[in-house]
Amino acid sequence: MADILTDTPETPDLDACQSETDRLVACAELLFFAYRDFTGEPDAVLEQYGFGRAHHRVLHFVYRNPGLRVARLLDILKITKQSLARVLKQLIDTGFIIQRTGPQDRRERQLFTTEKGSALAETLTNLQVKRLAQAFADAGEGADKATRDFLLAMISQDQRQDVERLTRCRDHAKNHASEKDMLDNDPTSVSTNKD
Amino acid sequence: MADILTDTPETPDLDACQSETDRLVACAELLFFAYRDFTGEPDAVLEQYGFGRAHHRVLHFVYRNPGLRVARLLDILKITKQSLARVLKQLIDTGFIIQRTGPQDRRERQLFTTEKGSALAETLTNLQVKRLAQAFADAGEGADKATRDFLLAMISQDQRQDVERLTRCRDHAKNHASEKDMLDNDPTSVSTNKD
DNA sequence: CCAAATATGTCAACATGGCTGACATATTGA
DNA sequence: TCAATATGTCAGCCATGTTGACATATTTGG
Repeated sequence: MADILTDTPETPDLDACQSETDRLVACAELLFFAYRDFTGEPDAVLEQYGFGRAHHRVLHFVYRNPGLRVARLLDILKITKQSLARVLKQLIDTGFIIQRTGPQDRRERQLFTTEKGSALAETLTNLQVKRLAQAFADAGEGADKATRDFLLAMISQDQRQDVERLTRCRDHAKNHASEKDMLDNDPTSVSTNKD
Repeated sequence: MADILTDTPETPDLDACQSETDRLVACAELLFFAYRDFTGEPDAVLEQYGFGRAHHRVLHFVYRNPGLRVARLLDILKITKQSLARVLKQLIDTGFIIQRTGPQDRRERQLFTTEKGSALAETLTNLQVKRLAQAFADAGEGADKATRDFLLAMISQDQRQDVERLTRCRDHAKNHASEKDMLDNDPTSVSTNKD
């Protein structure tokens, strides 16, 4: 093992008991624990709505990207149509997300969060943003920039650009479907659901 | 929303198009994508053995903490006994992990990776360590320290110390059950399985 | 020494959220 | 008008989390 990164002879004082590889293994473990706690609080809230983490992802990306199409959502989440359909249907049936026929191409379904959906999305995001802000504060000066660079670099090369585009400069604020929008484009005319 | 962290008026040039909250939301998303790719390569290898990510976790922590007891493993993974039993049994039945009766307390089962188990654990760890090393290289000077601090800070306060103890200064190297060990303490005398 | 506590194993049953493959519908565009 | 496209839907499988109950071996304390 340890042949990808031979232990540096000049092991620094900090973490003197660990080799370079050991530090990276520790990082892998930290990532596991950190991610678990990162998702823990939202999961607890979602449970009260009968939702799971999959619902969170859908709700989040729709909220942050109003008008998102189903095909794009599949591409972002990299799950199958069936996996998405299950949770998306629940979010639509319970009034957290609405869909409208695409104004140009009527085959398309544009997804939007309702007021209720936006509120939940923000509640969940707040939990994670607070935790991130606190963690960066604890980690000290410059940790946020370094961490963002690190996280981006952890993403497979062929998707980095796509993710970067997705995560930057979006029209995120207060974008839930309003009453007047619903008049313009009745979502019931689109739905194939009978209930 | 955005009331937890009001947007700083002095938004720096870097990422000038994003508010502070937006940058944190971007971090949340990056964490999702990064974690997915972080687990992607090991998952693909595990599939060839008929294993999943749950097996990886068990194998990993047993490999890195030879002699680990079941109760401790439950505490680390924070899953139920049944969830662990399912994957652990498979790992034992297929010869990746063995268990021995505790030398002091014979109720205990100490877990060890076999040579085969150690090899797989290292293969999987190598994939993740390589990715981490490359990401830190890409992210530039000091990213590793900052990221480790960040990840630790992301872990819930009440578990941080425990995790820190777990991830530092372990007797990790080449610790698989050897032939002579098996003579000292026959694992078959412990098993309640008939097959 | 026996009884309670402990460590582990095991069972049935259930939920979530991945997956496949097939097929239906509406709509667009050549 | 017909092929391609975007979406919806169905049946069923798998992995991995959950609960609660119960069995067994072993240790330990009164």
